[in-house]
Amino acid sequence: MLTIGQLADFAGVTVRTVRHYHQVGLLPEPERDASGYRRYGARAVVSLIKIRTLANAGVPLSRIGRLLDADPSAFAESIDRIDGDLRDEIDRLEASRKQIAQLAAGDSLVLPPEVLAYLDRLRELGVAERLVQSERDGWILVVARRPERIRDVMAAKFAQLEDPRLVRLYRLGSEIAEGDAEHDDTRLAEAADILVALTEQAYAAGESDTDALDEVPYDLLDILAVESDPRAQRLLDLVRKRGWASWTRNRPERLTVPD
Amino acid sequence: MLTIGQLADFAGVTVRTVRHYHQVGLLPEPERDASGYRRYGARAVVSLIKIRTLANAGVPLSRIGRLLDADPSAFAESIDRIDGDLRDEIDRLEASRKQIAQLAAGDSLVLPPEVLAYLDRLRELGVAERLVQSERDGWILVVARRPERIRDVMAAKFAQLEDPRLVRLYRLGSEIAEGDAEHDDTRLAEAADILVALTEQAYAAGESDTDALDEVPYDLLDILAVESDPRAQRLLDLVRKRGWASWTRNRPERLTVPD
DNA sequence: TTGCTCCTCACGTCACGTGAGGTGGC
DNA sequence: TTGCTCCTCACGTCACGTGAGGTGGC
Repeated sequence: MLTIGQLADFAGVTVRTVRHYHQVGLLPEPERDASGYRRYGARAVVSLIKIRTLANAGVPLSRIGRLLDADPSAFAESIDRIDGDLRDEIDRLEASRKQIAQLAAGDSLVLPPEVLAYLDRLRELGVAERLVQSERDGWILVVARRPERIRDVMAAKFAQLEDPRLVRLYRLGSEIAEGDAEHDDTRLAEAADILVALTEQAYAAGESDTDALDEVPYDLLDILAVESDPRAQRLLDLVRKRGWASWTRNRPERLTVPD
Repeated sequence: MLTIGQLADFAGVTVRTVRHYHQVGLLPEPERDASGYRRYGARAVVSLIKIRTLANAGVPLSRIGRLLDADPSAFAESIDRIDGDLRDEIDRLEASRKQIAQLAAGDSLVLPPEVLAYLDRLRELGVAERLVQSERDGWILVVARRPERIRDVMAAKFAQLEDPRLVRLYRLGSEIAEGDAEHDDTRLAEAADILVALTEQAYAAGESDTDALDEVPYDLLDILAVESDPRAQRLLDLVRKRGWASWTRNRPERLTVPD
């Protein structure tokens, strides 16, 4: 006959675990000896090993109880499901390994490849890293809101980069973000001109792809606004003077009474 | 800006999980809007994804907190350890799959191959299944107590099976266990003769391999005793009449005053 | 006699789940 | 107006871990 400690050692569990299985009725309480110690026979060893085999496979104790007194066919069926769950869990952990490797490599994890490619393209065009990071933050919010639209939106964005005026706008933004404040005025004026030109063109073409993004700010101007840069307000003022209201709305809106 | 539900959806977690991370200080509380609702920006999305990536890898939340503001080299080191733990866990689950497959196949799980081979040999010799199961229970206890001695002990046991008297003893045991009670008397008498002969031989040779098994009952007689068969007592009486005391002790013991 | 094992409560832990009761947005 | 989302407590869950205080075996 075995003591509770010997039984536990044999199954590779703690004494507390064996007592817990008694408490929840998974393992029947054995006879006690003269000192009140539990004494276990071969049956308990077999039962405990079975319980641990299933518990190690991730089966909840409540289900193990029902499993142990199921008929053979139901038992075999359950084992099949448990094995399937184990395979799934292994796949999940393999995927997790790839994820943390990406985390270690400093990859985004958050953004789909289309957006990452767009950000890399901006870097190639010489856009300042600070501006790229702000753009990234904007796209994270867009992806969070409309993950299903992101491929179409990015395709349109790549196409827009063919327009040299947009590239110039990004460069101006970079210079404003990085450069000394001395030339801000001329740069802001030129940026405002480009913004108005692009907006008017989009307005005229009746473009509505901004619909997909509703309240999410994702434009250059908004990026500066997100950064709460005071120069964003000055740029906004310049644009308003040219007859346009805001870029944080769904669509560009022409002011009826320019001030 | 995102609501807590949108943030949670994006990371594939529940709203409660996000609130929990606020509670434990893993994710900073964001600003509230006019209605007291939490409003999240891009930073929160990035943080939450990082947290979930690590949590999915099995890292405890308390450790994730420290990890997120560790320096890059310490971070990389931790990632290496986490990946190692993931590999170990995958190996463990693969082993678990094999274990439950054995469970489904009805394999023992408890006994080493040497003992299983011995039990199969008994079946070949025509020993009754009930007796084999009792023998199995006895060996489970032996393995639980002295796993390191089991190979030597089984080798000795296989050698003993070469003695036709022992085989005859097992067969007699089978007949007693299975047969009608009519012939019990002659069978018990023959079994007692064989037991005494084997015991005397072992005693004369000074064999002490029973030392290894101390209090564990593992002999044929004990198996019947374990089954609490009243015929075991009658067999014991017969053996005592022939001058031997008990088999549940460490060694056979010659009675000084046979009654 | 000392140390190790055993005993029974009973509270603690980890990462949330789950109502309870109430308010705000579309 | 209805339903969905949001809010804050606060207790529940799962599988034990961890003392607290005491007794038995070698």
